[in-house]
Formats: sequence, C-alpha cells, structure tokens
Amino acid sequence: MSFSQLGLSAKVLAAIEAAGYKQPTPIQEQAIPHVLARRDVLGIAQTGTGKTAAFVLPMLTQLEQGRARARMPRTLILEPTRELAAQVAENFEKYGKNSKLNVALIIGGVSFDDQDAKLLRGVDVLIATPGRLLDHFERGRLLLSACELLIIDEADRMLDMGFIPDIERIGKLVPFTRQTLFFTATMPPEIQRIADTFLHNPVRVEVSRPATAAATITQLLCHTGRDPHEKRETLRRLIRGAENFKNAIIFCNRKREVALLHKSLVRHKFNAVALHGDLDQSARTAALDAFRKGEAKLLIASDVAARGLDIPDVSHVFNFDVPHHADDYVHRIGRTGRAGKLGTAITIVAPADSKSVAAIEKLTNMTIPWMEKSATVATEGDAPVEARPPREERSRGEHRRDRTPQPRRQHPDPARAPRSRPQRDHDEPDMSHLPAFLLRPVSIKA
DNA sequence: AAAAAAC
Repeated sequence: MSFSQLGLSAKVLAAIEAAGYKQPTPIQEQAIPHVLARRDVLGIAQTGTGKTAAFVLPMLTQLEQGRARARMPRTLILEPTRELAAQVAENFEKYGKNSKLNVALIIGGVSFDDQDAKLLRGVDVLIATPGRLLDHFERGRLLLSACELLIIDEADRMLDMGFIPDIERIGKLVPFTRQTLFFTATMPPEIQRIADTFLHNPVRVEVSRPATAAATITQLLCHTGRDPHEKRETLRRLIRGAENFKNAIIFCNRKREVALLHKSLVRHKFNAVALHGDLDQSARTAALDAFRKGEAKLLIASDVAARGLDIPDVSHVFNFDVPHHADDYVHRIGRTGRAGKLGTAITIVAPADSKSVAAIEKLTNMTIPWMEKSATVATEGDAPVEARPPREERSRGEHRRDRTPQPRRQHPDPARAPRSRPQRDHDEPDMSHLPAFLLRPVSIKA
C-alpha cells in the first residue's frame, strides 16, 4: 500500500515525498480514506502509530477547497497539552508547505493579542488547548459556527486531566453537521460514553500498540535507597554508565522534584534542561527545543512530557520516581525506542515503590529485570571514582560524613530487603552489583 | 499523590 492509493491530493503527496515517507502506517491506511469521505472516525491508537498524520494529511487535502472567514475557523483540533498542540502545528508546517493554509495555535501562556490577530485574519486550521480556546470564545473573538471538522485528540488523557466538561462545552459550539474525529489510546466506559455523544455513525479504526514499543525498548529496574541524595547519586551513576547513550528524558513525579533534580544535575556539570507546567511557556518551549536539537542531552520532566511528545531519537528514559499510575509508565518509556530505534528505560526503585512496580508489571504483563540480577560482579578497583559533589551541594542539607567506601551486599530480592539499612558507611555507592556495561564511563558534553 | 489547563 502506498500513499498514492489513499485519495490524497497531488500537493499533499508531493509534501509526503519531500518529507521522505514512503508507506502509510496502519492507522493512516485505515483512517485516511474515511476522513476524506467525510465519515466520523473513532480512532483507537497510541502515539507513535502515525496518528497525527492520519488526520493532518486528509485535512490538507480537504482544505484546498474553500476559504476561511474572519473569526470563523474551518476546522478545530483539541489537544490536552500546549506541547502537543505545538507539535500538531509543526506537522501542518511540514506537510502543508505546498498549501497556503492559515494555521493558528491557540494555547495558554503566550500572547493573547497575536492569537487574536490571527483569528481575525481567518484560519483554516485552529489547534488549541481547551482553556485558551474558551477564553477567546468568551471574549467574543471567535465563532465556531463555520467549523466543519472537529478533532478530539488524546481523549482519554483529556478525561484524566478533567477537561471533559470543557470539551463537551466546545462540542456544543460546533455545528451538529460537522465531521468529527475522536482519538483515544484506551476505551474506558466514560470515554465510550463521550465518544457516543460526539460521533455519528463512526467508523471504528483500531491499531494495536506499536509493535516497536515493547520490542525495541530494553527495560530495567535499579534499586536505590529512599534518601533523595542517594537517588540522585544512583541516577548520575546510571547516566554516566549508560551504554549507547545519546540523550535521555528523566521523569519525576512532582514538579518540585523536576526543578530540584535539574539544579542538582546542572551543578554536577550535566547538560540538562527542565520541563514542567510551572515554568512559563517560553522556558518550556526553549527546553524542548534545546533537547530536540541535541543542545541539551538531558531533559528532566514531569508527566507533561510523558505522552505523545515525538522526539524521534531518544536513547534513554530514566524514571527518577516510579510513576504512581502504571499506564504513565507505559507512556513514559514510550518516549524512547521510537521509529524503529533501540531504547533503554531504567526505573529507579526505592524500597517504598514495590507496590507501584508490581502494578506496572501486572499491566505490562512482564517481569522487568533488576539490573542486579544480571550483575557481573566487579571488584572495588573496577568501579569508576565519582567526582565529589561541589561544596554548595554538600552544604544544602546533604552533609554526610566522609567514610571509607565499603562494598554493600545486595539483598536477593530488593523489594523485600529490610527497610532499615544497617549503616551508611560509604560516600560512594556500591557498584559491585552492576553489570559490566554500566560501569563503562561515558562522557557527556557539559 | 500529582500532573495538566485561562486571564
């Protein structure tokens, strides 16, 4: 099957070829003809399946005819996060360079007036997060009565984030006669109910999880203590020892922890940027840009970056914290091993996390190996000596007395290891339980 | 338990 058989316009086919794509993915192959036939589509697909192009490409073909009127967008795409919205906008740039379409990105955290000016000029494609869209609507800067196509992307995530009331409200502002595309990764009952209210006689298109996800990602667990300093030390050791390292996303459960860890890594001369929802939008965009361009090797992030972000070449994902929700784990590690590339996902597990790990193993239906289990026992002399942290860090509540390094024996099952650790009589972590490949130092550009 | 999203 080739793109030329799907009914796309010549301009769009030329753009696809220029982008270097040869073959449609299963979701594109199944959805594009229905979208072009103006059917409603219920798409069940994860990110990484080519879902975005499955609606961008036929939209470009459809929109070649007709023209937008001031303040009346012709199509509307709703996304749960600002970064995802921006990413969809980039797709229109990429495939739409032969078309003269007006694309507007309507998200929070950036100038309202610039967006307003764009709306006034008339937009063919409006890509929005719900809050800012409703803001424009309430101020009377936007009418949805000429909108022919509504796309709800990442519906299950919108549900998680409590956006469904906003989405339902927006749905009522768009004419009943519109075409609707509804994408979700999972189909819990609540999402099914919402899909039923939004869609009329939809075609159901379902693709399995990208086979790439499980197969190309090496997953590992690494045991650590509960002390934050020790966790950070474990992380630094994992990064320095990572095999085939190119870059990494490091996930934390809390925004505060993202900021803290980012500071600490920068102090340790790592080339790191941070991304979470409390940063202003320019900082968020700058961080993501730097990471995408390879200027920053480490991206420390909250779950704002867990789903959908498409960075084709991430070699490692580290979970600094075990996610509380097992499906977040799946989304986080899916940031690596993309587009057929190999990836490694290492989760740092403190004693209190065993329940969360069990839930993840249940969901993924696999036992994730502990790094210790495949250990090649290294002698003390083999372990690289880690640079002593700079003074500032030691003075920030992380004082520890200098002690002679002592090898620590690993409990056979770290999840059941006694909670009270006998004594902390080493300044450097014990590396004797690590496989040899993790002990090889890797230099990271500062 | 937390993240995300509007001024």
